[in-house]
Amino acid sequence: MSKNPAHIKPTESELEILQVLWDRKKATVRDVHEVLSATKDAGYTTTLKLMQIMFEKGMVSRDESAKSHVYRPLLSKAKVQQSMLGKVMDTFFGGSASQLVLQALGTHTPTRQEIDAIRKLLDQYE
Amino acid sequence: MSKNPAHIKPTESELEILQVLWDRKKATVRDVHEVLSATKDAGYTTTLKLMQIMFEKGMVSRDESAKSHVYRPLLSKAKVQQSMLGKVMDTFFGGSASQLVLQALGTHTPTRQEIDAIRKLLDQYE
DNA sequence: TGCAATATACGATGTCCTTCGTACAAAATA
DNA sequence: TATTTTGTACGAAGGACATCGTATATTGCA
Repeated sequence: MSKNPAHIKPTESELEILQVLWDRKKATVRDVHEVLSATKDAGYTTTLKLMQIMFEKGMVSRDESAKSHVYRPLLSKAKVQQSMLGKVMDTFFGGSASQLVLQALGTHTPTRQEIDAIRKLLDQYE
Repeated sequence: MSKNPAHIKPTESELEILQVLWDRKKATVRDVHEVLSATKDAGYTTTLKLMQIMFEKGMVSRDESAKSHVYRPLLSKAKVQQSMLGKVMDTFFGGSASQLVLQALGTHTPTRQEIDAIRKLLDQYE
């Protein structure tokens, strides 16, 4: 019961780190830090500490065989995606997916291809 | 420029209170507290304090003419909705609305009517 | 009028998150 | 080999949040 998607709630910083791990499958603290440095301005030990905490929380795994530990995500991107989207959906759209979809499409015009993709999906539901 | 939707980020508790204010247009602390009590378990002064802070932050207005102050939301639900959805979209779907839509529809089957509504919207984009 | 109920104000506390400094171990290199 | 670089561990500080207790003012009513 502890891994219920509804309860997954990485913090802002944890999310940034997870994004890197999801992209690369695995990464050292330095790897992650270098990526984050491009956008963000934080010290190396900050990233280190955050990843250590994430390890304690069980959000990532860690291979300690080499001097530089290698981290891997234990939360799938899909699960977190679903969880976050579900939260927004419940909080703001009364749990209605279509309400959310309408708002999303309303403020962000889809391309021709995207329209087709969505249509195709809708067809499956008939 | 300070009201840029991208920067609107009410906390969890503030969001709960805003929901009530959006529903009722206006409400006293007691009103809000009674609604929240149904789901949540917090003291009256907690709700009071939160609403006072929201007032200081400029998220709500306050009519102090009566003993019980009457609060009104200063953030529109639509704006916050848009902001939150945009954030999830950027963070998890690379800013692509259709990716988000596909995921939303994928995990939550829409009804016949909802499908029609979405189709109608898509038609407008052609 | 005097008391109970109902309000607001506000300080204090505990937790979580982020950040950093420092200590120390290991590896690379001059 | 001695020094520099690179890494982990960890404690501490600061800020944001949520929570509550208590002080104080106001209202309504017995």
